[in-house]
Amino acid sequence: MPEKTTISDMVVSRLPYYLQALRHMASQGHQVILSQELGTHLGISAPQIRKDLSLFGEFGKQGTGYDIANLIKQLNQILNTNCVWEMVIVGAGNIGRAIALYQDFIDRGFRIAMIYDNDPQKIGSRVGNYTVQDTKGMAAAIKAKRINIAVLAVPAAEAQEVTNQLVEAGIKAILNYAPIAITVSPDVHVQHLDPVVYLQQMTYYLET
Amino acid sequence: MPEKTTISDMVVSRLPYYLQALRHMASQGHQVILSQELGTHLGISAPQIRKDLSLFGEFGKQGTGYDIANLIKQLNQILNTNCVWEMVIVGAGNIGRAIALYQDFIDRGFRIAMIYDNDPQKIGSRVGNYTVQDTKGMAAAIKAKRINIAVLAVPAAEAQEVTNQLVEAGIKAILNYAPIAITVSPDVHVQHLDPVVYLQQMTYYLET
DNA sequence: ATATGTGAAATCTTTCACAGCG
DNA sequence: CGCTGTGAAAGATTTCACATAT
Repeated sequence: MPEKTTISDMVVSRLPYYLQALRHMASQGHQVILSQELGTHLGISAPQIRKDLSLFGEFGKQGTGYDIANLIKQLNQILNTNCVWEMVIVGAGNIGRAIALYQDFIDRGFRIAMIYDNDPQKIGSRVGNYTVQDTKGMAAAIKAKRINIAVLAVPAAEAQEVTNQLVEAGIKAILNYAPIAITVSPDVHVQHLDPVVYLQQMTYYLET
Repeated sequence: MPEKTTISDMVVSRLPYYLQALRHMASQGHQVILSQELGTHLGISAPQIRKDLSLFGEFGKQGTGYDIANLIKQLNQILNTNCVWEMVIVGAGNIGRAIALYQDFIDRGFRIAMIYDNDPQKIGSRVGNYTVQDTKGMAAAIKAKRINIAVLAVPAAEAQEVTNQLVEAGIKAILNYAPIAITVSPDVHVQHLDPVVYLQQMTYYLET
């Protein structure tokens, strides 16, 4: 019996990994999984996984394990990914285009609605099925379509300025590929995915 | 006076962000920064930053703050990024190519040495200044050049198999863009950068 | 006067161990 | 019997408050 208690970020950050692993297991034809197996696969302890899941409900069968299909359904509900979220990409450079062409969004609850750039050379060019739009019309389109999520793939120098426009237009979540911190109001969520940051986290541990 | 104590992952994971912010400040012409300012810029508390830095030495001047140029030097030394790390990219699809063309590596201590794929259609094609190489020769080249870092940008189905080859060839750090968990020996570091995982961490908090 | 460096306290997170259930 | 669900204990991280240095 879960209480409507507040869930920590630490727990929330693990749930997408559980979902990813479960989808993988399901695609391999498995029906049931133990917290132990899931933990080994993800490098997370079994009690940790049981505790995380138990915060949201009793999804397992004692003596048996977890039904994979059911757990996937539950996790999608918890993470609000049992719908399709529309996203805009800002920046049609290498990273923006690569993300626009990424095939793995739609199965997992996300869809690119539009891609924007402010470079006249790029505006009007095709990226897969999309035509790059002028940033000028971006705020209006985001408001009209009530889009909540943006992928920021612009140069560092423009990142804050574009972020301000996005937030003003009603964006509530930003996946930030620009190599710079951006400042937003407290009700907007940001995930910073600068590859160099993650490389540097690893080089600390490497022998020179 | 710092002791040669063991530093937690949590601390290490913040250092690259400090470095990024400091480089930004430096590029704006600032000479000195306070823990308070740095914290506000990054969304981290000032005592947290002071404590993190003090684990490695006394880099600040009391009453004054931190000399930015010196702190950048110190952090590069701590993170082992005062040299240039060579990397290989595996997978010349959209993501692999975007990373190969990413301009922000070299200034921050990283360089793409080679890019590989196993698709005969892609092998030999050009990506910026690089020619896509056949994966067959990959292990030998990594060993010969003593490369430590790999960027994994292959489909999920091939990720583990390629990872095994990389680890066998001596790779010690992997930036994993494949949407699947990979298993490695304990002396190999992995950072998983599946965009959907980070999107799902945010949708949890969004109103449907 | 002002901002760092740092033990001690508070908070948060994970692990443990076993009760409880299929 | 085996594995989940979960309070209690252990461990880790962050915050606080102030001594300390310039």
